[in-house]
Amino acid sequence: MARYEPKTAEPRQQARWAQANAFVTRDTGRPKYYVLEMFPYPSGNIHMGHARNYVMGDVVARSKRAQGFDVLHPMGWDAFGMPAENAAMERGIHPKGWTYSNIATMREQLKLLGLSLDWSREFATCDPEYYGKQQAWFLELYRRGLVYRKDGVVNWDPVDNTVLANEQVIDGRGWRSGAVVEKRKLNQWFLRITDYADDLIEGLKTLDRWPEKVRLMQENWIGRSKGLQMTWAFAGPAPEGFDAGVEIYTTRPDTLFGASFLGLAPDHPLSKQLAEADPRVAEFVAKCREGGTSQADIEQAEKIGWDTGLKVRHPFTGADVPVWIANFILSEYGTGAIFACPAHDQRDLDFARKYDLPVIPVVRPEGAGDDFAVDDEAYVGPGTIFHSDFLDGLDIEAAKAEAVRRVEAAGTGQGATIYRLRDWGVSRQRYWGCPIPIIHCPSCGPVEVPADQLPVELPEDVTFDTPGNPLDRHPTWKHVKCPSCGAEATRETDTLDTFVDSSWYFARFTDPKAAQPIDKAAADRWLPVDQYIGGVEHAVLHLLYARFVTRALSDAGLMDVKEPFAGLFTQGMVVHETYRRPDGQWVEPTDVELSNDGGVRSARQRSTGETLTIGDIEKMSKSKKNVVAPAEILESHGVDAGRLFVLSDSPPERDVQWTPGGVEGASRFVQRAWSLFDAYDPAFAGEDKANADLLRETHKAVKAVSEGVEGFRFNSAIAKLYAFVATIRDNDKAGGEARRQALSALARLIAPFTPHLAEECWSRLGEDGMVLDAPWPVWDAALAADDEVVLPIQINGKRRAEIRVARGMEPSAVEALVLADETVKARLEGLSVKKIVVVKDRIVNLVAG
RNA sequence: GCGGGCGUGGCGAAACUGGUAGACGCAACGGACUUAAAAUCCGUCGGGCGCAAGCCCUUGCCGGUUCGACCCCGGCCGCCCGCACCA
Repeated sequence: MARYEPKTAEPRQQARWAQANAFVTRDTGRPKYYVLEMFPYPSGNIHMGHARNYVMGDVVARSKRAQGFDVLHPMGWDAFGMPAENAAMERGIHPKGWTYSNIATMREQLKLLGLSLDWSREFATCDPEYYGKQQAWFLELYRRGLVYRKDGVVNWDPVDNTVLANEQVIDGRGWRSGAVVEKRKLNQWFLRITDYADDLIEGLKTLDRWPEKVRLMQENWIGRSKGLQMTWAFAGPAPEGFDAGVEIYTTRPDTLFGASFLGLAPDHPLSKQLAEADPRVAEFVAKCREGGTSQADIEQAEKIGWDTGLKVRHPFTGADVPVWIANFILSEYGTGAIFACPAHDQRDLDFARKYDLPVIPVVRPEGAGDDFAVDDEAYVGPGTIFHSDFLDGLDIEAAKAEAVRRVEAAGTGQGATIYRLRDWGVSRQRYWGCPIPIIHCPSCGPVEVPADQLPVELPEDVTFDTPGNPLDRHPTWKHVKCPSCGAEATRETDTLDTFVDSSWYFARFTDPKAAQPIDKAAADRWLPVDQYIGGVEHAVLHLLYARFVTRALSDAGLMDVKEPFAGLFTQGMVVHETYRRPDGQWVEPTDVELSNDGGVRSARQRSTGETLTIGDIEKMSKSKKNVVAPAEILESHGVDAGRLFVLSDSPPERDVQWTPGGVEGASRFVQRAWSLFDAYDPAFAGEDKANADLLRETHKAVKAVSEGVEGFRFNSAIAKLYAFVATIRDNDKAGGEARRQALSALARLIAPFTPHLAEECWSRLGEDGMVLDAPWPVWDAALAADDEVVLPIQINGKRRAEIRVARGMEPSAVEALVLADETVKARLEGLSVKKIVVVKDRIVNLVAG
């Protein structure tokens, strides 16, 4: 009996696949299936989280291929971004060289995993060929009015004189300089994603193969709310420029009669104007800007306000209402001004109590009388409107409608829908990104780079020894003639947010060499992606941007699909125990061994007798040193065991804990499975009964594994495979056709998980081609069912006996048998049966008393 | 605060639509093989009582619906994730 040797078998099969060009996409007119895993950032190494992600995709790709689909399963690189610039700054390496060298390393690492990827379609987003096409469609959207310029706020590091990304701001300070970061306004490019806000919400309803959680997160992120936008006129002279009054937004027009004050955000234009005129107001507004922006700070921040002394007139009662500036009002949401109804809004109530402003209840809960009052807790529940003139007696929804109707009739406002979602600021003051293909001309303004001059390529002779954008200080790159008038002009030196790069790559994969950004025929053939797989951390930004860009490009005629990803699966992480020395230093798993007292110790520090503390189980990370590299596993147990383990121990959406024992278990399975094939003797005919049993077990296994794979329950599917292997092994009286069928099915069922092993097994069976191209086994429901079933017999809900009957036996017949059963009779001694429940082929329950 | 998810052996977990709770794996323990170890194979493995047949308890807690509840409903407790002064 020969041991299975992954070290020789795996390279052998990979060479075979390579030789046959086995993974080049077939387009033969059969139904298509597009499987895509979120492409990686080329950080330098493939880690276990990548591996799990791609193995899941590979299981889908291989099983769909076996089921007869034309499968598209490409891979590429999300290659622009800051780490490359950081490497340039820290180590003097050019971002381009660093990135492409990482890609080369990671490509080789990925290839070792035996993934069925079509490498002929590979590209990196930093290839000029790719980003040039991106520039082309960017200009198309520009012409369509979906791209525009306005002032946007950036994080500015005053010491390094540079713009910082949000992740470079730590506790309000620049990560490199440590200087307190300022907010600065810069003229920047935006994509009009808000044009699609409604459509992006509506589209979520069609995504029935997305996790509910992700759909909710997107819906909340877009944050649509319906309400009333209206203007409150000043009582008395209006401040200059505010003759019409102050415009507010509310979702609670039903509570207008409970208005107690009008609130302005500190950044509201009127607040600013007042601050310019009065230093005390300026001081107050400045005070509002103080304090951290962390969650804890916001939670604890006390509400503070400033009475402007101004009064506005209540739209219904005509009463004077004071205008306050308040720190809890957001300038970016709605109109930056509100009317406050303290009785029915907790924030307003806190504020009103502090500044002794009126609290007027106008919604009465059921059962409460006209004396209903609130103390320190605002009433936000359902009820009936009171103290509200013409709204009295209405419920909340009716009152909202009526209030809006009245305001609209008076001409001072209208019903309005607003969104939390802002337009997408895509300008980055960085080098390593896609250049924005615009030329600024002093007389013509922003001018498109003509199509024949695309791509606008990044210059390579740049330096990173000073902070700021190298494109901006490059001696020649930005100086060009205006394409429109020929005058001296300058290029835009901002580059695009890398989320733009990843918002359409799935479409480019359908024909990565196309002259157009997207080949319409190819996109029509392959899109949408049938199964997209990646981390939940992209639930909002990447997935929302991709949905938006897909709509925009489809509206521009580049393709014809609304939703890019028909199915989405968000997989869990690979986690590992952490280990620390007494001095707090982290210790790598490879350096950890069991000590004599049952604890763990560092192998390298064995002599000191020092014990390690086992810490939390956390995501594998360099900082905690709890990393196991995929390469280590290939070396020790082989790819297949590793592939099997990352899917076997937990449901795919949940985190899986990497343990050495777990991989060994997977490795043992590989050996056990192989030994069945290795010992296969076609000449052994077997015994009839055993053959029939094995045949039935085969159909059962095919059914269970197929359903597990289809339903993304890979852990359950693998458990069934383990059980099936045990069944075949234990059933040593079975041979002949039954055994051949069992092994044939087994080889095909394990193929998506352990493809190298499966090929070896397939060959051992004497099959000619590759298991890769063998059809997925089918099961026969009749053959998969047992002839006899064991029915548990419950008496008063407790299991007391069991009975073996023919499958499908009618309840009346079962009933007779049960009542005749000796055990049951003994049990029923002295009791009378009141009711008998028989569920066919399932269970019997006797109710007796 | 709002929204979502989860709670099952020593551990990771399974249980299709309400029908034998704990499949499969890990760890542990016992045994076989071996001079020995590793590897492999066989067996035990939720808790309690019992010589045994068997009985009782057990899916975070309390209650409900049902012939029957890990599953459905109500209420609590705990953990995780997302958003968050969004009017």
